[in-house]
Amino acid sequence: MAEETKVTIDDIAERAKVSKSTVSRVLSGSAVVAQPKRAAVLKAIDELDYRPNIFAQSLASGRSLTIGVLTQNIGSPFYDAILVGIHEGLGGSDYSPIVADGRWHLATEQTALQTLLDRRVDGLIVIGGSVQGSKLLRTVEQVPLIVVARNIPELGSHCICLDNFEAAYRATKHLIEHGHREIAHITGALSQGDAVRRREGYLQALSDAGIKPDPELVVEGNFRRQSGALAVEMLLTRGRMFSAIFAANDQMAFGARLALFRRGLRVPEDVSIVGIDDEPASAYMTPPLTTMRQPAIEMGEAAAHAILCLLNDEPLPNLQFSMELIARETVARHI
Amino acid sequence: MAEETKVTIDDIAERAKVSKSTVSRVLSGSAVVAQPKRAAVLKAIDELDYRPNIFAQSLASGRSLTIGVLTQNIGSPFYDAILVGIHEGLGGSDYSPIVADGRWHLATEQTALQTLLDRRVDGLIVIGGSVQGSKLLRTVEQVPLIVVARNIPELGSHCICLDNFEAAYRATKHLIEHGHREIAHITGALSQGDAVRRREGYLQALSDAGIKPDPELVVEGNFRRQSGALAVEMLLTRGRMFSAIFAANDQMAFGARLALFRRGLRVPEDVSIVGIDDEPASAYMTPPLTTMRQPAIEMGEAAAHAILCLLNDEPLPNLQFSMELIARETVARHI
DNA sequence: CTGTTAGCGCATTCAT
DNA sequence: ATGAATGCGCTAACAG
Repeated sequence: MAEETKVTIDDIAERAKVSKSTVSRVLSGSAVVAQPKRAAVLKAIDELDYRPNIFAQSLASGRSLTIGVLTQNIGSPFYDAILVGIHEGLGGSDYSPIVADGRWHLATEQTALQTLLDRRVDGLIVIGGSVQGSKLLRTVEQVPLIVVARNIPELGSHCICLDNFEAAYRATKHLIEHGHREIAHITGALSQGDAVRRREGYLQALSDAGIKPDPELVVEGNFRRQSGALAVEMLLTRGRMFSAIFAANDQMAFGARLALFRRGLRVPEDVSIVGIDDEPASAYMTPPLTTMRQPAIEMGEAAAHAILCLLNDEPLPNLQFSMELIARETVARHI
Repeated sequence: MAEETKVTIDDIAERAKVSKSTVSRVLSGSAVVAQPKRAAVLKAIDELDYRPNIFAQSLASGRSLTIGVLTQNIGSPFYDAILVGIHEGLGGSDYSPIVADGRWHLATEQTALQTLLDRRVDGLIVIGGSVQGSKLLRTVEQVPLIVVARNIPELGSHCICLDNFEAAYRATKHLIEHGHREIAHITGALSQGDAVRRREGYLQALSDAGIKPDPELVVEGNFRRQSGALAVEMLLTRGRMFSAIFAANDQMAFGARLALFRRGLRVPEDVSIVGIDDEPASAYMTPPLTTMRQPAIEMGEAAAHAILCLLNDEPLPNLQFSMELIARETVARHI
C-alpha cells in the first residue's frame, strides 16, 4: 500500500554535509545558521522532498502543534460558524485544529475531551458544552484553555462569549427605537443561563423605555427552529397584540418567520422580527429579519488567536471584545 | 503552565512488576498475557491514571490512528453533514478525524492536503474538491483514500457519490407520478458534471413519460440558495406555465420556495417542489417541500467505514450503495 | 555558529 | 508467555 520514501533528517544532513542538528535548526529557526550551510540544507530538503516526521518532532519537543477543539454538534449552524472562525484564526500558524464532538451528551463530551487530551493537544478550545466547570478547571492546569460561547465564572478571563444581557437589551431597544411598543419575546431554554440573561436584557430594555412588560408576550422556546414556530402559534392563540418579536436566537427567529408566513402575516409590514447570532440561513429569510452581526465566526477567530497568545506566553487580548462586537449596529439584511 | 505527571510505560511496568514489553502487550492486545500479570498491569494503569503517549506510539509503530479529512467549506450544510457522518462512522474506532478545509480554493486545498499528509494520517477522506485526479492518484499510493461526493473515474472503486442521473430521474419521476406535466428544472452550475448529469436525469424522466422537454422551463443556477430564488423570478418572467419545480439541490429549492412565497404562490397548492440532498434547513420549510433522503450523512458514514476497511485490509463494502439510498422513496417532510 | 551526545516513550524483534 | 535489546526520527542541551 505504502511506497513511502522515508527521507529522514539524516539524509538531509548527509546530503548537505552538515549535522542533523544544523538541519533541525534551519527547520525550526531555533538558532542562527550560517548562510551557505543554510542554503545547502534548504536545497537538500527541496531536492529530496523532505518532510519532517511530526511524531518524532512531537515526541522530542513535547509539543504536538495541535489544538483540540471540543464542539457540541457538528452540523449545527452556530457551532459550525465558530469552527469556521477557529480554522481561519489558526490558518497561517503551524497549529492544526483537531475537533471532537460532544453531540450534546455529557458522557460523549467527556470522552471527546479525554480523546483530545490523550492526543496531547497543545491547546484546547471548548465550545459551549456542559462539562462541569470544576473538570475544566482541572484541565486548564494541563493545557492552555479557551472557552467559547459559554461563560464559566471560575474561568472568567478565558471565556469568550456574548454579553447576553447587552445583546438582548440592544436588540430590544432597536425595536423600540423603531416605534414598537408591543414586543413579544421568544426565549431560549430557560434552564440555560444564556436564555435567562437574554430575557433579562429584553425586560430591562422595556423598562428603561417605560414600557410595562407583559408576561403574555413572552414564550419559552428552546433555541431550535421549531420552537420559534410553535411560539408564534402560541402568541397568536393568546390573542394579545404585538407588532414585533425579539427571538433569543436566529434559529427561532427563522421558525417564527415561517409560522408568520403560514398565518399570512407579512414581515415586517405586520410584524418585525429581530434575532441574535446572524445565522446565515435565517439572515437569508429577509430583508425584514434583522439580526445582530455575526458573532459566531468572530468568536471562533478570537478563540484561536487567544490560544495562540497563550501558547506564546503573550498576554491575552481583550476577550471582552464581545462588548464591542455587540456594539455594532443591528442591521437589516438584504439578499 | 503544565503540571503533567508524565506517567510512562516504565512506571506501569515497575509498579506491576513486569517488563515494559508486557505492558505494551496488554495495551495493544498484540499478544496473549497471563491473566495475573494482565490484571496487575491494568490495576497499575488505573491507579496511576496512565495515558500512553500517542507520539511515541506513532513513532514506534508508524501509525497515527488519525484519519485526514479534506473538506471544502466548513460551515456549508452539505459538507458538514458529510462530516457528521464521518465522525459517526469513526466513533468507536481508535481513529480520530483531523479535518482540513480547502475553502474552495485550489491552492488552499493543496496546502490542506499536504498538511494532512505531513501529519502522517493513516487514511484520507477527500470530500468533493477540485484537486486533479492525477494528484490524488499519486496520493492514493501513499495512503488509503476514499473520495466522497465526487466521482473520479481513475479512482472509481474508491468514490462514494450519488448517482446523479438516477437521483434526478427519480425526483422528476416522482413529480410526474403525482400528475405533473409541466415541470421546471433549476440546474446546478453546468460547469460541474454533477449538475449536467442531474439535468440529464430530468430530461430522461420527461422523455420516458412521453413529455416533451421545454427549454423554457430549464434555468441554470449555481447550487446556492440565491440562484434558486433568481431562477423562480426568471421562470415567472418567462411566463411559461409550470406546476412543479425540480431543483438540482435543496439549497436552491429553498431559495425557490422563498421566491414563490414572495410572489404569493403557495406550495404545494400552486407549485410543488422537489430538491435533492435533504438539507435540514430546506427540509424544514415544509410540508410541501419534498427532498431525497439525507444522503450526505450516510455518505460520510460510508466513507468512514470504507476507510476502516482499507486499514484492516478488509474488502471494501459496496460503495455502490448510493443506488439503494436513492431507491428510498422521496418523502414529504413534516415539522 | 556547529557537531556530538542523549534521550523523548513506546513497539518490536529476538531470545528464553 | 515474557524480558532484554534495539531503534523509530527528531530536539535539546552541551561542548567546542
